[in-house]
Amino acid sequence: MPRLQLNSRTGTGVATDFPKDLHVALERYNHRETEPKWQSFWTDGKCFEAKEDFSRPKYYVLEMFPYPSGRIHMGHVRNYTMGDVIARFRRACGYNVLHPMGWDAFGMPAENAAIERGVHPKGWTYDNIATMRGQLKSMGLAIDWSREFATCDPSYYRHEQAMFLDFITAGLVERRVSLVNWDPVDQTVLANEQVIDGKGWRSGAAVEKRELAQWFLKITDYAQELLDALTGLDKWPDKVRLMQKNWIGRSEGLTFTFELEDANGKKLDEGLTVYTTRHDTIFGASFCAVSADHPLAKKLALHDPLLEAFRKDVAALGTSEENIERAEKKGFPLHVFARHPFRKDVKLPVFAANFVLMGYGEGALFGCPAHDQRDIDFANKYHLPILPVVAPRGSNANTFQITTEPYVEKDGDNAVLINSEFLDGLSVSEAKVEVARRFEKMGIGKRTVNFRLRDWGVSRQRYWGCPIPVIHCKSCGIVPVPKSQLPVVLPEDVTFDKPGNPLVHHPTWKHVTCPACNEKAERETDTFDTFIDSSWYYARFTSPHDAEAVDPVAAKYWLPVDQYIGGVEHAILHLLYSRFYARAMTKTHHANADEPFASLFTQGMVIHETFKAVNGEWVLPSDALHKDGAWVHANTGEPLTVGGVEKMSKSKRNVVDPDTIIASYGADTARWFMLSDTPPERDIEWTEAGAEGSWRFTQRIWRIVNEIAELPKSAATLHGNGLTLRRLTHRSMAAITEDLNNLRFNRAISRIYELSNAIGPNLSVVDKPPDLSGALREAGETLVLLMAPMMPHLAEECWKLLGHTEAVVNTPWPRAIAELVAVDEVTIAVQVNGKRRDEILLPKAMDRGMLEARVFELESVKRMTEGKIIKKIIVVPDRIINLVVTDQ
RNA sequence: GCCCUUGUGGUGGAAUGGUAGACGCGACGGACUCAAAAUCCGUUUCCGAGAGGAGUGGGGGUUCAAGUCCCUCCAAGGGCACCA
Repeated sequence: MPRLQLNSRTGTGVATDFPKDLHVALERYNHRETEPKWQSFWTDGKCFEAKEDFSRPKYYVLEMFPYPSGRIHMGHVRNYTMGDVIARFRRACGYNVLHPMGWDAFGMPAENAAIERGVHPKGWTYDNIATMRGQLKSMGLAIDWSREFATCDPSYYRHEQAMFLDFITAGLVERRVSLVNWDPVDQTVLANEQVIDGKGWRSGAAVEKRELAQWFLKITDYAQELLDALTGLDKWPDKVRLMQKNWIGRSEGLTFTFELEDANGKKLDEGLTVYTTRHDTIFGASFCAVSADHPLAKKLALHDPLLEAFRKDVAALGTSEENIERAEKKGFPLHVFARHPFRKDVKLPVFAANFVLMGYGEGALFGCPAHDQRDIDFANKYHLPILPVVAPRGSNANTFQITTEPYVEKDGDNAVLINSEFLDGLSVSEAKVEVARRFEKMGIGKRTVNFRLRDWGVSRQRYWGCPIPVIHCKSCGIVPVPKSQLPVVLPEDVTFDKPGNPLVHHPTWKHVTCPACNEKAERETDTFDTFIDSSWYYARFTSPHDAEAVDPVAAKYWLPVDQYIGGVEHAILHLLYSRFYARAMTKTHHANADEPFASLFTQGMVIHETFKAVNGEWVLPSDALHKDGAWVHANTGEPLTVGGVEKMSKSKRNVVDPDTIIASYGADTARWFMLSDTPPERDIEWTEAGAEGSWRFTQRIWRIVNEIAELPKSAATLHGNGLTLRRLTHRSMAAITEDLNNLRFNRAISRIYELSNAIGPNLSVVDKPPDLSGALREAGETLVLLMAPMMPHLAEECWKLLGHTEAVVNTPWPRAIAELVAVDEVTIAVQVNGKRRDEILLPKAMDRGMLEARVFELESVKRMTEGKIIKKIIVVPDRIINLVVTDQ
């Protein structure tokens, strides 16, 4: 028998051909012939094309659609395999399944490729799509390809533009000036992630802060609703819900206004409004601080060059650099003072400070150093008093002191107010209520809620994105492009030889006439954030060819997505934007499902060993060779060091190419490996040994099915030979159904191993009685159907071999016979004082008295209880009996 | 700094508060073979010859019974990060 050479490490990764003179066809399963054959069968039969059918329950399963970066990677293989198993399983269970695929096709990598390689973003993108589509098809996915689209298709983004216009009408959009990271060399806005050490990632130029008018979607209008609705998303991971909750960041506090006076004690016209969540500590206040961008600081800076210099300093520090530097608290005295609302003699100096954010609350705060880390740092630097006003219950108010570490006990009953006049003795929460009550009565403050969530800035100064459909007119201002003129199509004749957005440099594109006054005007040259594209694609899939963005009938039938699968890296942005978008689409009557994804699953990453050469360069796993217990380079033979097991990434070169794997092992093997052993939410390590193990299992199934196919056909019975096998067969059906319903693929697979392990010994029985043959055939057929969602090609081939004319894809999911799932004998563990001492096989649901009698006959029990007193006997029916004994 | 998650054999991992280690990988032994590969049959938590004992990151607790619940500490991973 020729050996199949399976070594992708040597770089060939190709199976040797099967000699034709041997009868290997029956012995070896040949995925390279079988897989394309069944893929054509499914395609030709339009097996996975979905249609609305109101008489059947629907199931919409969706994996996060890929960015067409070039080639698929193992992370895609894992993601789409999981979705595919669900799609095939639900389909077999009788659901009308929608399982579409598309491309998140706008974005910067296409422009980078254009700049670096001189290719056009469009050509680059569609070429990648063609490659990746082919790769996905080689995986044998049960996808309705008739619904495919790319977000860079004008037929997609025209609806995005129309919807944006509707959003404007509905008051969901705002245009305002905001600060951005500006790269003066590339003349473009940079995302925070693209600013490294204060410099542009590509140009290396010092990044500036620049004020730019931009479009915002008013997601903050929905902050409370998005927060509240998280509770209802009980099929989402708690982790993701918590991340969104923290991101939205609701806080309840108090907004109130200090009276201000100048250095001479003269009251100023305006006051200083601050936001706080610790109004209980008002008697511990020792200063106020405002943001460098606060109107008060701006106004005073007009006559104070030093203050203006300080403001510039703070602005230059930017946002991203601070994290690295752990920027020191810095303040600049404004020489104005805030009058304490309850103590007329106390005057708090007001500073402009670098740690106060203009975007949160009122951009101003009062500092209570004794009970806040940041405030105490600031107070110690500028020699401000530290007045403790909260202390652990029972401590001495006169001697309780704080110097460098704040006391931050917030809630609960173990902290009390001290040194705070009418608040003394109250708990923190009681004091908050009292202070709020007094401020409201005095008319200087009120309870307010603040959110951390900011509005969503969607303008990007980029070419490869959806054009924002507005026109800027000198006399009419901002004029929406009339819907009849949509789509605003991206021009293709652009160049990337100049820095900045090619749309700005384009000779004609932006020059238009104003739709309102017919005078000369200019198009908006900004494009949308690509997160907009991915915020509604799931809805477009329900009616991808409709003349409107979403066909209401289709949307009503298919939405929401029943199962959404993707990486946890999208836990916040994409998933929060989509939730907002769903609401915005409801408001503008484009759809009516407020929550887009009923159930969410976040799968783990694919990780792999890393290899490093002597010169420090990373080495591809396919170039690493295990030789005499050490790793060497396959070509040069030089020794390699094995690094950590990390996420597959191009930079570490620890990638395995799906094409190579599918060519050498087959799609079914790759799919099987991705689902085996590791729970889907955890990171899975790709190993050669594991892949070979999965491959061997495909061969084992093939052998088993071949043998079963040759057995004489006879009925399985409820008695006699093969009953044990039948019980396992039916229990496997029940358990695997449950596992797949709960996405516990690794558990389902272990049960398939168990079933196949049980078939083996029965097959080697010589002169099988007819009822055993019947049980074996049933077990084999069940095995094939149960594994079909994971290994669809092998399943079809086996099913045919077993004599079926209807394909597995059109065969219903097997249903367990209750009588065979039920157990009639149970093994009961016998414990003495909670320790297992023996076990006993008994009929199910045995009477307690009889059970005890049988247990006391056991030698082990006699030995352990001899001369002791039985205090208590605990019986858990059909599971355990525990004898509690003592010496006395 | 704050918040969250996870710690189980050589390894990936099973286990509604009820027999810890299912199933896979690896390893070891055997069968088949001139031999190897493939395949099949065993063994594989640790200590102990055995009876037996110990054991789910460490320590404590609740319970007849704890991998599972509670407290605490340690380690790894993740999220947020001047949010007043």
